Order: sequence, then structure tokens, then C-alpha cells
Amino acid sequence: MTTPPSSTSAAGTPSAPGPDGAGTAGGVQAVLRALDLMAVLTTMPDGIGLSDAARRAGLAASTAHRLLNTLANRGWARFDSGTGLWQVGPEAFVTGQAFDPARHLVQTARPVMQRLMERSGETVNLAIRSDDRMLYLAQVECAEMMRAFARPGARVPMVSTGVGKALLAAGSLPAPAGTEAIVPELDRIRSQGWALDDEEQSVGLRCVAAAIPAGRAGGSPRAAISISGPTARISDDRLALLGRMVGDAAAEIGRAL
Amino acid sequence: MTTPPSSTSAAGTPSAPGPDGAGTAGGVQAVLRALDLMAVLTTMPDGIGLSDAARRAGLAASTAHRLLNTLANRGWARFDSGTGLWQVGPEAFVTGQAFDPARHLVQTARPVMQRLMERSGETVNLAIRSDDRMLYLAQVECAEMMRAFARPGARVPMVSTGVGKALLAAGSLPAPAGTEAIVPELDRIRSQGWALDDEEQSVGLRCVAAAIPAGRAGGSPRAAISISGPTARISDDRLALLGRMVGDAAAEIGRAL
DNA sequence: GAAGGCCTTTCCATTCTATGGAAAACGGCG
DNA sequence: CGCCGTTTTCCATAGAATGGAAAGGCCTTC
Repeated sequence: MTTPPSSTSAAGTPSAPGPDGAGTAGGVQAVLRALDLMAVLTTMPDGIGLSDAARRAGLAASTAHRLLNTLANRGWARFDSGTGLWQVGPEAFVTGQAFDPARHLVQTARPVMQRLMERSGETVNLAIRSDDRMLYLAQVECAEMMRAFARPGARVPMVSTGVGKALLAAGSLPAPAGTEAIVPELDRIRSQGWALDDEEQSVGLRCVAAAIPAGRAGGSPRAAISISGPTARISDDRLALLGRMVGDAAAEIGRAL
Repeated sequence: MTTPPSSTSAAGTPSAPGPDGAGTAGGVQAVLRALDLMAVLTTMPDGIGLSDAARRAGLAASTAHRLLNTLANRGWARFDSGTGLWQVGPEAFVTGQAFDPARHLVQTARPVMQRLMERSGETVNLAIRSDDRMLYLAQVECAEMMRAFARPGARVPMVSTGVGKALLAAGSLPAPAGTEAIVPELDRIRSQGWALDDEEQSVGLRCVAAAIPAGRAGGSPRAAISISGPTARISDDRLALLGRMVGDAAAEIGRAL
């Protein structure tokens, strides 16, 4: 998250600026509560009942009801009359597609990812850094799918994933907590050109990743791609080959940006 | 949009329920305004300045500033300090991915769409009905791309697109305004199994589309796929062949659901 | 270098809006 | 049929959102 222009306090300063002890505490209350409800809906994509949602968001049922209806009026939430549950609405999808990296990066990267998937035979993922975690933007699944682990929209820690370590090795700042512990590994990644996640993020799953060089202006990379698959197929003797393929693909995407 | 449980008024009733003449008018004001700002950001994916956004949303600059900062605190908007512009933030993408059809339908359809693209050599699109328009969910671009016309997240009228007409022919209700005019064409679509958009939506662009049969429970189809490309390549003598391919693919997706 | 204009950001008194408890409708289950 | 959990409506109160004004930046123009 880019730092907003200024605002009273960036994220978590509890001290109040006003005369009384309350202050604005992060923004407009009603909006924050509505967004919290959206976050709840996000965690329950199949839908959630009103009172359950209210409980999770820490709101009175009547308040949650009013806010959800407000969200529904703009299409951000929808009430499934079949199940009686609230869900994320179509407007959220529409707006989500306007997220800049989802437009440009994915558009550019997908063809290359597709070819990489075909050559390697494994699922290919694209992720960017978002705060201190990696946010998956897109995925090209291989035929013999093992069920995807990292769906687009999912977020994972940097230090335990290939894409995250690849970015850290490329100098992504600020370094998140826990980076110190893997400094030697980052050195190795830098010299060999690709990163390995050896079942650290998900048991039985290995990832080989490389950072995508920043486009025109330069600067440190913001995105990375990875090949992921069961350890049985991402075997030790294929690592070097796969690493080279991922690195090449990442470089190609960087050039295309 | 599924009709919300009840709410005072569905969409546009201006009459007030309360004693005074104002009423709640669609929900919580601050939330509606914040969502309107998100809609503005959505139309300007490259970013927009504060005062410009305020003007478009019909808000005072100070109000827009406060609301945008509130949205930014939850990651729904972000301020790009490089350009000094406001954009859609990563949380919107995350939540957008939780939109149910984007999860299930796209996941299921993409492999079939990919194969259809390879066989036909043309770009393949997936869309669902959203209110009275078609909402594009995903796209598999062909190599010789002509630049995509209908990016995911875009919405188009039903009566002037292949996907829309395919759905209408399959009995999607309620029929949007303008349906009467194409009833004969819908009959033809029903009998031949595929719909044609002959440069109606975009000059020089033809689409061949078919509705995806509703899954388990049955009911009328909610989604459709199409092949789209320049009229030069989607030539008259290929229509029947492409139509068959699209229909087969749609049926295959329907079975897989 | 100074002046002017435009945009962003902060501040605060006022007003109007959001809030949540209570009660009423609803729906399912025993 | 009666009970209980949930959803929905209603309303007086409290408190939050509002927007005008002013201050602070920044870039362009003269």
C-alpha cells in the first residue's frame, strides 16, 4: 500500500488529534464498517448469513443489515434469495479488474506464462508484492492439475514462498520481518537466478520462481512468476532446468513491459 | 443483481418512507458516496486527481479527500505518490476474485476456452448476465491478437452481442428492452445452436457465441462463451464450423459444472 | 524572482445522519 | 401449534459526517 498523502495517522496510531479522546480513528466510521463487511464476504465466497456477518464484523444486526443493503444497492454485495446468504456482488469484480497491475501485468504476462506452462508442464503463477505479502494475480494451470493452491486474490508470506524470496533477493524493500533468517539463501538466489520454495508454503508442493525485472524506469522488481507442482515432479534433477526456464520467462515479461 | 431481502425501495423510488421528505434514499450516505468514488476510480484505472474525482462524484473536495483516505486505509483505493493520482487498490482485486462466478465458472471454463482458442485460432470470451447487460469474466486471447475489445470487467448490451443474444435465445429472463426487435433472430439462434454478432457491438468485429447450459439444477443458462475476431477471419464460410465448435465447447463446460 | 492559480490538506462548528435497542414479521423445527 | 433464531422495520438519541474556510504546496507565468 502506497502511503496515502498524509491523513492524521498512517495505520495504527491510537492517539487522537482532536480535543476529545476519540478522534477520527482511521476514517469515516460507516465506510470502514461497510468495508469490513466486504472483507467478511470475501472470506466466505459461498455466502454468509446476516447475523453471522454482523457477528464477525462486530456490528449490531440492524447496522449490518443497513450497510449490506447499501452495498447491495451499488452491486458490491448481493443477497442470494435462493440460499438466503450474502455474497460479494458483481461490482466488486468489475472494480477489481481496474486494479492497475491486474490490467497491465497480467495482460502482458499471460502469453509468456502460457508458453512456460506448456514447456514445463507445470502450473505457472504470477504474483506482486502487496504490503509485506505476495498477492497472486493470475495462474495458468497445467493439464495434470493437482488443484491450485494459490488462487488469484490469495496472499501468502514472502519469506516462505518462491515468488516472495525471488523478490526479496532482487532487493524489494522494505524487508519484511523474518528476512534476516534467510539472507544466505537470498544470496544464493541472486547468484543462481531463481528461488526455490521447498514445501515451505504447502506440504508436498515445490515452487521455482524468478523476479520480473522492473520495466522502463527501472527500480526494484515488483512482481515474480513461479512454476509450482508436486515435489515428485519438481525433482532435484529438474530444478536447474526449470529455474532457467522461469528466469528466461521472467526476463521476457520484463522486456515486454 | 438479485433483489435484496426487501429494503425500503429497490432501486429508484424517490418517495420517502419516513415522516419528513428526505428518507434514507438507498442506504447509508457516507457509504454510497464512498462507493461512488470507487466507481469513479474504476472508470479511470490509470488514476485520477482528488479534485477531479470529487467533481465527478459530486462531492466537496474535503469530503472526497476524507472518503478516499478511508478507502485507502483498507486498501480499496491507493494514492500513487509518483503521479499524485488515486487508483483502485489491491483489496478491490482480492474481493473481486471472491465474486462467485469468477471463482467457479472461470475455473471450470478456462481449460475448455483455451482448447477452443487453439482449435479456432481466435480469441475466446466468457460472459455472464448482470442485470440487463453482459459482464465479461474471462478471455483467452489468440496469438494474432487484434487487441482485446471486451476485457474482463467490461459490460455490454445483450441485444447487440453474441453472448447476450445467445442467452436471450436460451430464455434468459427478464428480457431487456429492445428484445422484441430481435425475436426472429432469436428463433434462428435457437434452431441453429449459435448466435452471431455481425459488427453490431464493434465495427469490424464478429462474434460467434453459444449459451452454457445451466449446471446441475437446470434452469435457464446464465453464462455464454464466444469466439471473436475480425470479420476478415470470421468469414461467412467459416461461420457454421465455428458455430459448431462454440456450441460443443459450451456444452462441454455445462457438463463440467 | 515574484505573483498567480490550482490542487491538496487540515480544521472545526453545525447539522444531519448513522446508530442500535426494541419490537414486529418471518420461517423452520420439534 | 408454539418456540426460537433470524431478518427486517422503526425511531429517539448521540454522535458522526459534512463542507466552508483557510493554510500549505507546487508548478507555471510574467
